[in-house]
Amino acid sequence: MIHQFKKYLQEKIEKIQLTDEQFESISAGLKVKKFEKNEILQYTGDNLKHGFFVGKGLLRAYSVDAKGKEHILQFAPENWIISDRNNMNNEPSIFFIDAIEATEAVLMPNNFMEEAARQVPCLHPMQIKLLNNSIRFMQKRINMLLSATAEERYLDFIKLYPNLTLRVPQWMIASYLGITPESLSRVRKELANKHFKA
Amino acid sequence: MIHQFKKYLQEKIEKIQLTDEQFESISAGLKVKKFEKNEILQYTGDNLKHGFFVGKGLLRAYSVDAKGKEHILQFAPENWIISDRNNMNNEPSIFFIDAIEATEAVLMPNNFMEEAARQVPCLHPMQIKLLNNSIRFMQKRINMLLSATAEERYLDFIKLYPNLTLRVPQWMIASYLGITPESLSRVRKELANKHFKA
DNA sequence: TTCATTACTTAACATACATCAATTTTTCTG
DNA sequence: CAGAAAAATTGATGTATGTTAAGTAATGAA
Repeated sequence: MIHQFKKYLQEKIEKIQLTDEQFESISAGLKVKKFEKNEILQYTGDNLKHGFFVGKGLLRAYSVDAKGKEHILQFAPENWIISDRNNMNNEPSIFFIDAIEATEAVLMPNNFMEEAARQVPCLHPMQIKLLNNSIRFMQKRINMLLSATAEERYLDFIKLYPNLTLRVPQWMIASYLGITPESLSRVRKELANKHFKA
Repeated sequence: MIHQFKKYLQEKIEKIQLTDEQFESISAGLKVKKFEKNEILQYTGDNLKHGFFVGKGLLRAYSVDAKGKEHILQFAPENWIISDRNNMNNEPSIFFIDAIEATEAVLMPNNFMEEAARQVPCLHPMQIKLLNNSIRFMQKRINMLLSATAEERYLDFIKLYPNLTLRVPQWMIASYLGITPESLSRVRKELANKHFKA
């Protein structure tokens, strides 16, 4: 599991090679933890001292609005990192994290990246890259929410997370897309019809 | 203008003091540039080598969808940074940047933060903080787009950018909110009525 | 296996917002 | 300043998606 995490980091820094010694030194205190299905890993208002690198399983981050409605911000299957940037500044978190499937994750202390970059300076660009990626990911999502129809959103979701379509309950997908489960059901039916006719 | 930028950075690192020498060393090559109203600073597909710290004026970032419709991603008035994270990875940018008002901005080379942190290690947390801030900003926006009505979005906009309401044309605000100019006009009318009755 | 719960589907109806089109107001240009 | 262009408003109408409610299918616990 820690080895999987090493591979993940290695990919992110691309051409630079991370030696075993270097990785050992930065990964020394890392802990791996298991979570049951439906277990909540973080509550709104918590101030967790770590994020999660998902090795196996599936996590989700979601917020609950004033009307008690859930809004899913992100899914994190294998080899994704999920972490609440609010915690980094010692502000209370603004979302929940829970396990959609039984999950095994590496706990990444909030200062992990900074510490790692301090010890192994070549990791610095990687840290920036990770943050840039999540910014670009969100930018794309905002674009979609600004313009796309329910059907377009769903097609986009399938493309983005091809193997999640079966692992995530439909009502959660609907929530992620910003539509109701009923609407998603209709969209799926229409898509099926189109395929059938074609 | 460079001094204003210094103040901005100083605020972000909070308690740590940035000495004049330190600042001089990191700001050595920085350039300030003026842009006319409506001037386009970045086209989709460009690979700019810098972002912008706005000292005076007002910039916006927007994308254009397949149907030729603009979608505004961000406004950047005084003391905001606007930059395309795509450029950082040498990938073509995905949005336009233009000047809503005549603007003066510091050009921030893409590697500015990394270089600065290399020279003055105490800037490292600041760099992370800036990125975290923009992630949280976008998270909030996604939340809003997932759940809020046209009226709620507009009220939220007013709260977020109180002094932009008059500086930005309404159709741009509408675009930012993901609604049509006509809808925004009606929302405003209703809000005015509510106030009048109250 | 059976019962209870939760998820998904379907249909009828409601509504917020989009679209289209005409008018007024504001801004720009010579 | 006059005329043109762009922005904002207003009204009539359309439509995608939400809401409510009922029924069916899948899942989980005893």
